[in-house]
Amino acid sequence: MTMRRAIDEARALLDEAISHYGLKDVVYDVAEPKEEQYGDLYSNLAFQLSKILRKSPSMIAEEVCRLCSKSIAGCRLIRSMEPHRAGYINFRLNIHELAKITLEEVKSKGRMYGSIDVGKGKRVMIEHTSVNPNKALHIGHVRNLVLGDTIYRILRFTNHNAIVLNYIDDSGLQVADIIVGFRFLNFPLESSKKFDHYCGDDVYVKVNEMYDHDPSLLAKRREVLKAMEDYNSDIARFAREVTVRVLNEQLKTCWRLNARYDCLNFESQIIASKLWDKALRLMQRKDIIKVDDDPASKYHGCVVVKAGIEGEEKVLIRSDGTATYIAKDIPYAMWKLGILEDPFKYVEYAKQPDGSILWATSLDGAGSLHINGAEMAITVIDVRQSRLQNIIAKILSMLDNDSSRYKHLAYEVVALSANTARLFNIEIGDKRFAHMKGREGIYINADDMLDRLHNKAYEEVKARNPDEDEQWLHRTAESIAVASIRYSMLKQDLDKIITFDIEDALNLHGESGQYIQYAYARASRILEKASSIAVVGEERGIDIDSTHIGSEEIALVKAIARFDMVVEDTVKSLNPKTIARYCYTLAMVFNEFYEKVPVLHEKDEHLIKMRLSLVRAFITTMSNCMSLLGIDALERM
RNA sequence: GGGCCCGUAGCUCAGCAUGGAUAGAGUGCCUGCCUUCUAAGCAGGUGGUCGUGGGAUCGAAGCCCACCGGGCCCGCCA
Repeated sequence: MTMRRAIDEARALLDEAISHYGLKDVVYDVAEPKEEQYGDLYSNLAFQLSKILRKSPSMIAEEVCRLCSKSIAGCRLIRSMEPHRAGYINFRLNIHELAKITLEEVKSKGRMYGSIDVGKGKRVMIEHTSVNPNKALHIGHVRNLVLGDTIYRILRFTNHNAIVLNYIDDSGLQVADIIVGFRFLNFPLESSKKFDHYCGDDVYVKVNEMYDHDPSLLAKRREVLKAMEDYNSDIARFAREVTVRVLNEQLKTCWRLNARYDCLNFESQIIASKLWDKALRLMQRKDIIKVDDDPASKYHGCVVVKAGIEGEEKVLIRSDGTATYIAKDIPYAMWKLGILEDPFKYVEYAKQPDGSILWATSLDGAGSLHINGAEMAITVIDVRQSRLQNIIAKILSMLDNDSSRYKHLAYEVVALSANTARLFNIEIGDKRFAHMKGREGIYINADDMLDRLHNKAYEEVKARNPDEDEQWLHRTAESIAVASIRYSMLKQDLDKIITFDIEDALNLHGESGQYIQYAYARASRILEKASSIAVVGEERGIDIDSTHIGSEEIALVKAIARFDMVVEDTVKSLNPKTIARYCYTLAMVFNEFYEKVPVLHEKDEHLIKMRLSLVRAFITTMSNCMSLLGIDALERM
């Protein structure tokens, strides 16, 4: 918050200069420069004004600085400003003041340091994970989960009433595939493997192989799919049993990854609840859909979304009366935004590791709880679904004239690096990556990757902490594994494919989740030892004004001071990369401080106190930031 | 055929929204630094015609256009 205050002061000064020119509403930027030699803040105002005033930026910069020179005295954080001949206006801050108010603010806000009220309590639904319940999560699903869960954490931190949904497509084709395996191809229901792995790695892959050799099996699949539509049929019951077993195993993986949910939405229940009929009637009334009655049309006899949405027609109901995939998503989206009345009852499905209750939709039950009806709905699905998501968003915007309430958070897929692809015997020539393929068994399961990371981390932790007990070692190794995979999924931009390389992923050095954890652990150890060597517990009455503050300390203060601006950027752009990279930078700045600046080995007690309180501020900021990323803060590792 | 996205160091990527000060990380390779708060670290070196060509601009990695290379989407599948 404090860097923001400094920027506000700079802007106030510059605005004053702008009004001297008789101008207003000039768009310009005040930010931290990348190099220290250019001061603590800089502005590009002179460049912006040069277009209007038809003078050179450097002349304007000089003038602006002259115009502001008197007002600087009234500033708390701005100490000086000077023009640079390149045309920039550079500011120097009163570092002691910045340090003082930053440390004070972190201390007083504690766990809420960095939080800003963007949401004003607004209810937002965020759907993520939504893995078909016929297989285990692979690393592609992990990207979805981690993005969604991190967005959730950031929304919650910025005062949104955020609700997390996990959509369970328990009546789709992929589920039908494994039911075919169990019912018609004699796959046993028990296996020594984790059930989701067994269904995905063995049953699903092999059934799909068998389709290739015996196409008549496809008729069995249609039969199963049809039977599953009748909620009370024997096949439907059996399918629910199997999918719930898979789901329960998937949820273990999700919880392992530090995710949590508020509600499971079962597709079979959306269908059975007749929500679709209501959605259909509503769209009819609003003239969004029509029956294609043109015998010459390829969609003759279907209910389609009218042309004009994304420039193409889209079938919602086939000529045989069955609903298409997208048709199931529409009533669900309406439910999210409260456009339709809530037909569901909710039952407690599970108690989650964080202590919260996971609810599930139900068709019967007594509860009066209603989960639907948010001001905004965010759906996390990969970019391949963009076209369909756009159609849904368009339909919804036609219903309530607000096109911004339904957001698709699109992200690119996770693919295998050339080296990793070779482990699956895939030859990719000179390509750089290979796509994963569920039906062919070409993917890396999330649990397997976590186990590998866990084992690697376990060795490292044990080497450093040989006297710790097994339980602690494993708990720590698990936290490191999760941090590692979460950070690797977050650091990349949403529109870039993640080229996943197992070897790289197992490298515990460099820009990574464990680097972040390591910085935190180092800081924690300083505080731990500080309390035992009887220097000080509390640093009261530190006179920062008369204390020397070196460049590493300044860098750390500044990094801490801009946390809330990063939080704001992240929540506005819905791009978790921003906060992830900040967290890494904060860790890096601390590591530099740690290497060069002694805390407990310092002679001057005054400096020890000041540095200890800086370390405390770092710990608080880092802990808040890591919590947004779903990365555990470890006091030792 | 139509639409969306990507192309920056050997490799994996920031920077691009809102153009401006010598283009940054990590990794790899090479060098240093642990009787001192955890070396999962730090410091230094190596390494780049920012895909290509044009345009607007005082100024382009960034904006506009074209092209090249790669990926994805466009089904009465999900």
